[in-house]
Amino acid sequence: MALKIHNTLSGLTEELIPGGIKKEIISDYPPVTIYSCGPTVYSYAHIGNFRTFVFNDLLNRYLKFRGFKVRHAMNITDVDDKTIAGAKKDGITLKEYTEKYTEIFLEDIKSLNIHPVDEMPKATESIDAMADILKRLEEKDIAYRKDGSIYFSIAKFPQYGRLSRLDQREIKSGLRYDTDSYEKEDARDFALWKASAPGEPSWDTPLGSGRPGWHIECSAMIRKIFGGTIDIHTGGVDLIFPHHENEIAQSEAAYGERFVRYWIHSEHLLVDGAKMSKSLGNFHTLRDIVGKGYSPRSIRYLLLSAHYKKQLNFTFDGLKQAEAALERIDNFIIRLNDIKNENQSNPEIDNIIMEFISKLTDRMDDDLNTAGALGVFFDYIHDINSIIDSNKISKNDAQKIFDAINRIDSVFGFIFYKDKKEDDIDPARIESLIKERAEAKAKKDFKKADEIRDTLQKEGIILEDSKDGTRWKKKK
RNA sequence: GGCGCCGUACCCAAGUGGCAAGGGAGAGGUCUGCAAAACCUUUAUUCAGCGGUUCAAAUCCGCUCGGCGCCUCCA
Repeated sequence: MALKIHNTLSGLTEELIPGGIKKEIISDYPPVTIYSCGPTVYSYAHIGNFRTFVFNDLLNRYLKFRGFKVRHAMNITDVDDKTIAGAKKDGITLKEYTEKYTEIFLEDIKSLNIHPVDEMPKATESIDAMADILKRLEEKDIAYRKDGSIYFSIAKFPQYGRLSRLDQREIKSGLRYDTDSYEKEDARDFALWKASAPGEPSWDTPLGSGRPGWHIECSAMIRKIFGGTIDIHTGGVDLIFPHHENEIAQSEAAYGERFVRYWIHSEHLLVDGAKMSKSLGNFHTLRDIVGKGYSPRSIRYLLLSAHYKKQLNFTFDGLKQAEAALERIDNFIIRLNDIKNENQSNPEIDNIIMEFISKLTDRMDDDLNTAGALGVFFDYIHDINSIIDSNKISKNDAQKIFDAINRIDSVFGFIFYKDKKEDDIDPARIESLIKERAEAKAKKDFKKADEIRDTLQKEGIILEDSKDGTRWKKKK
């Protein structure tokens, strides 16, 4: 079975063919080139933003799991109206301002166990590549100047609207144009390059001084990093129009070749049934939620527990359910680690593992169905737990099971990932108390035994008795 | 108004033509001094509603009701 992903451009779920030429063996493909729209670093990102970034990470990790080579870039937008306004308000330079929020963003994605991408270009460091696009569009008479700004003439790009399925007439009837629309030849045209304004940062290019329009940086970076057509471009659904539509227009008009093969868009995170957004004020930042005692790990789980193409309504109840699900996984890992039996290897284990990996791959191959894949994983946990209960399992078997889970965690990234601080736990003291309690139990002094257990529980340590003795774990 | 998505148990959520995965919560049981964990059993004759196509539909078609997104900065 081949990996299939839903392509917004065609509206179909298509087999992923990197480079556009079908090969028999995945390792024969050239690296999958991916560009993801990154953050504008003007404040803290909210968990709706992170849904998209966690999805990008999932895509990256799953492609590698399937044997693809990957080249993944994500931009940092470090100049726009909001960053300029923010820097002004704080009385610092644009660079100081955006570096601060870039740092915060990097810390946040790290705490969500998002793997670093290969390239993280900044808009302000890609000006020359933007200038190249501007030059080409001017030469082809597709861009025009008005009061020092440069605009893209949509009338000269007939395919405009294909991605978003909005035909030109409908866009025009939208009636709400930019405030500066009177400067444009056509209200639908968009700014490629904005004239420098007093008190605002600007960059000198052969085409004059100014600053980038919103859309041009992505086109420029993709050209600069990847050269030509890329395989995958990702982003949230709200970027389909106008951002991605405009990227296609300017790139394809400038270079005369296909811009992107597969457009992948992830759905919104909702709060109380409405899109989580800064402007509505109904957002939670990662730090707000962590401050309430929830772990980034459970947020990662929650964000991956629904299919990326479906809206996901965020609630704290949902987050608690995610924590409970993770606890089930953690208990399973603890039981697995506890197996000491050296012999009596179970001949069924290899088959169970193979079937597990194969089923999970099938689900993920079908447009990254993480919810379905989780179902497969929990079935697996259930099956293995039953075998552990019947005691038909050896330490060697446990190791094989462990290895398989390790493989799939290279995709999920929430099974072994621990993000809680190791607080002042003294294992030696706990072990000695467990020993003391065992002696009390042997003398049937259950009062004392329970006291020891209660004391530790108050410290956040849970004791569990089994046939092979007592084990302990931290309370979640 | 145009375009698109969605409506599955108490909550979350897969399944898109062959007769309802999984997680959470709840109930009963096994094990245990008790507890915890785990295991077993259990909770949708039914998939928003109404029609239609079919041997067969949650899955396809039509209509109705309800929710969301995009068309404007936005992940």
